[in-house]
Amino acid sequence: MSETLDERSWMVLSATVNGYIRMAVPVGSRVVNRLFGLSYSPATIRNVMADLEEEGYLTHPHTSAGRIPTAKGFRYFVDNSSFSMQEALPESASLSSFLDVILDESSPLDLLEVLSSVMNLVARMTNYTAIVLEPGTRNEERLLSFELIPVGERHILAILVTDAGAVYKRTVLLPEGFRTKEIVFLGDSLNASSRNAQLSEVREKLFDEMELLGEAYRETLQQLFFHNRMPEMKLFRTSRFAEMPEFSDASVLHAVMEVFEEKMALLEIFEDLVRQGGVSVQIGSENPIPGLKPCTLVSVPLLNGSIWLGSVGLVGPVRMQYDQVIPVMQYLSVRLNHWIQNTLPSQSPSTT
Amino acid sequence: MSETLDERSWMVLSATVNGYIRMAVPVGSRVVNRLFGLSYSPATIRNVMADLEEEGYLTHPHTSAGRIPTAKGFRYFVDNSSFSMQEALPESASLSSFLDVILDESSPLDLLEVLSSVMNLVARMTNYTAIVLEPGTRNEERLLSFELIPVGERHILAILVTDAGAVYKRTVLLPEGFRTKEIVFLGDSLNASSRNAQLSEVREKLFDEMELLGEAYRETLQQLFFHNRMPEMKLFRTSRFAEMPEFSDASVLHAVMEVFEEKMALLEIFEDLVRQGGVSVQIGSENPIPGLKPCTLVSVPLLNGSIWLGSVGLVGPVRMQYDQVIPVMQYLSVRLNHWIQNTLPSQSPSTT
DNA sequence: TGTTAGCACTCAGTAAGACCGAGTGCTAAA
DNA sequence: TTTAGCACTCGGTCTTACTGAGTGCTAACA
Repeated sequence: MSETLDERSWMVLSATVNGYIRMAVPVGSRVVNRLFGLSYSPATIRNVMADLEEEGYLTHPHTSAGRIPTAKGFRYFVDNSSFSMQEALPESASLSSFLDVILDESSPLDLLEVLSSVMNLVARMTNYTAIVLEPGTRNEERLLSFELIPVGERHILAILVTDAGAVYKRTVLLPEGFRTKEIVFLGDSLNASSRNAQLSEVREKLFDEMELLGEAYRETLQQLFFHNRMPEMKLFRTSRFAEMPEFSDASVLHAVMEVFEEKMALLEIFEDLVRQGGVSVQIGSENPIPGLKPCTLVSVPLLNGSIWLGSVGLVGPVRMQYDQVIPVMQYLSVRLNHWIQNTLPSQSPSTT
Repeated sequence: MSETLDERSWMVLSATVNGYIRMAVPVGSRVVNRLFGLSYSPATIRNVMADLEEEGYLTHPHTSAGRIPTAKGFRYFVDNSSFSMQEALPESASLSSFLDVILDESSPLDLLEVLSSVMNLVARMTNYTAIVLEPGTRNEERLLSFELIPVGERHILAILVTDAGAVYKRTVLLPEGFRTKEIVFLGDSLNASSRNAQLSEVREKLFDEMELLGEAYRETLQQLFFHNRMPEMKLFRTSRFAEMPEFSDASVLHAVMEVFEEKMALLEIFEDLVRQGGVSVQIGSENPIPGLKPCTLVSVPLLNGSIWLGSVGLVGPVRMQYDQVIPVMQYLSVRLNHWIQNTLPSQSPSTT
């Protein structure tokens, strides 16, 4: 999709990127020559760098400064490096054994909790901000259980469990003159008749049956059954974020924090990235949120067949430790998706 | 408990505090004289300020700077001001009507969600960081419902509801050779026999009955029933926090963010403040967490009788808009506690 | 022809000095 | 007891000079 760099240019580019990632300051020709042991003199490297700049892989903050990789430079670097788990984080062994334990003893029905504890660990290992996302209600979910529990004289607690592991919980105040028992009876019959049906089916059925009931019953049953789960997004931030030089400017940090507060925009990004599958890397302004321009987002969707169950992601500066982050996320993608598919009953074969 | 200031000193102190809250820079004698229309000349005010400094209410960053209130100064100011809701936030009307709606249509069983949406609003209104806290499992909670739901062939989903509104959810993988039906039967009988009993009672009972069962059953039942809910703390942060001049120093901001990440310390503070009841204000180093020294924490416990159901709090700089925050928190304390006590069945009369 | 040494040039960052002005403490007068 | 006046202090800012990392270009070299 893009031109290929010759060997020497690639060496210089990757040394520049690595140097910039490590030191967070523009990288000069001498540093590339000495620290990375390239067998070319600084002058040669300068020539190569000038070419790379012309082709858009590097920039120049000002005349007498070293080079900084552009988004295009980072992109080329990420696409053409081969990262391996071995060389990744030293803590990767502990991540692996952590997954061994938690994936063995948990069910994907507790997906949100499992992902939360995993990504909490990942956030602490990498010092970037980890994200766990669980999408809202989807009509493909199947009803596992619908229980109505009377609370005191006037309240009913509705608990609805679906095979996506979602537990919906809502308390409803009964109108005057209602008996909790009657409502509970209706709930029990729904539970018995609709178990394992898709939510959309249950709703249709409920609509049909409700024709027969009075107005007030209808409304109460609706309140009890039709509550959508909002998408849930959890952030695991570390205070190291503020330490990074790209965020030393308060207004930049501010913009990023604003993005984390307004979760909607992030949600949309994750939704878009589901299609791609596997590990997606959005570098700098490759993502559509302006405030997230100085950041890179690495994300992994979790799927059961074609059903999107959730996503995990990691947000760091563009100058991110790709050699650590990408193997870790690849590893997570494999382990988590494997776990989901082997533990959850597959939902796709509706032909059975 | 402390000496009382004479009228003039009080005027000067409160003008200084107000000025510092508003402008975030040391306040000089002329500002106090002009902006607050005190009928004393700057020279007089300087004398008063020197006295106040000697008594520990004000400080001096350096010779040629104005005065800054000390924690003692803020404390005196807070204790001796009378704040009223009328003069508080202009948005207070919207808070009030928001509470009207949400408290009417929700039950305290959904406490965490209700508090979350309320404090989310408060955080946005005040631009400080709001905290919602729900403590972990307590033995006084009573069992409302215990359901075991088979999921696929090998998993059981346990759902345990208590009258504190807590929904415990856990999935357990059955050992080889178990039939889900048998376990479900045990769960049903427990549900029928223990409804409305305190968790501690149920546990004892379960221990007794389990004597009769085999080892493997015992372990599985334990996993299903004995899961404690961890305390849950939610933060509603706003990006304005980073804009405040006291946090322009990155290391200070960093320390505060670290406190927000390590929620344990905050939890302990809230636990301690339950006893006091009503609105607690901890100014600066009055709270025991070092990183929170530049902050003030305002908190309100929520009680049903003597049972602690949760707390809400607000963290801002010591230079906080007390005249807005305190009335709002007082109002929240009254409305929320009133709602809880009128809607939840009281738990105290165990004499019945 | 590709590579390298040398050199003049550029420019951010820092340090030193001068200056400004807000604010104080003290003294003496009202 | 209050206030006006005045000398003094000292952080912040602006100016200037300097330093040094790094560049681009040219010419020599292999």
